[in-house]
Amino acid sequence: MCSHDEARQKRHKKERMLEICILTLVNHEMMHGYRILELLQRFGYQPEDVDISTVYRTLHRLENHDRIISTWEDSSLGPNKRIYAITETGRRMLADHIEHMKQRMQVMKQLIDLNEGKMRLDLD
Amino acid sequence: MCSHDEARQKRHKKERMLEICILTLVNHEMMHGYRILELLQRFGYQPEDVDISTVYRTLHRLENHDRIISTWEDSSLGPNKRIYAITETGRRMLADHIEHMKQRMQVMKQLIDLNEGKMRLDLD
DNA sequence: CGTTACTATATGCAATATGCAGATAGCAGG
DNA sequence: CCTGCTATCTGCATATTGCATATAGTAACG
Repeated sequence: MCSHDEARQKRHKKERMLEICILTLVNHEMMHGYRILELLQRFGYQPEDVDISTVYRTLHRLENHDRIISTWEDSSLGPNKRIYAITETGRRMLADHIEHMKQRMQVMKQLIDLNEGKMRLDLD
Repeated sequence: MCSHDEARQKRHKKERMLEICILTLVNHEMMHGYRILELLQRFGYQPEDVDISTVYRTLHRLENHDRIISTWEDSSLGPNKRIYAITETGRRMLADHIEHMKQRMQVMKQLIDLNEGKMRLDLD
């Protein structure tokens, strides 16, 4: 538990774009995995970029960490759906991710400028 | 080989911030792994964020894919150093990464704006 | 009724990535 | 001799991911 969560803290720092996109969607409104997969295209995830299994497993992981919760929705047409909603913890995590993403963008801008010669790198 | 490289292509799309930082540094001037580790702090990587083994293994991977090449430098004081230099392939890869990073920044900006209420998400 | 297709969720397996710990080794200072 | 810093590398356990596959409901076609 403890070491598990500590590890999570570290990894939290490393990108986690898919989690951020999923949390953003679920924060906007409750929805199920298959719909999330479709909507991920809004964030540049083409079907060949993410496997559906990755989406489902990310959802399970987020639920295990209480970032989201699910309920089953009986469907009269087609199979039933597991509907996800964001939790208070999830909202906080999302906010953290967004803050961290801003810092990452600073670094990315720095890297772009360096590589385009708009900035110098002095090593001392 | 083939499936290996195809897989690489996919993963290429997924962040690879550490590779970009390392290639940027090695593109600037030849240097060894331990120095790279220190200089990574310029890109926000604090010592607790990256393990030295990850740096060395990333360097090995990059060399296996001909993005960089290494030579041993005899050191009169302290242990010898493996000095890395970027290759033409590596420079092209770096340029690709930078281009892709620009696109990712667009998405990140979109996510930030969405989460700060500066933008709406209409799902249809 | 059998087949195909689309929606929807889930798992097994293999490959890859990563942190942690430790091995090896040179050099310097006490 | 021991400690500490520099420098590179490997073993192990765990995490993540893509691919393939299983399961299952509905609908359309012949």
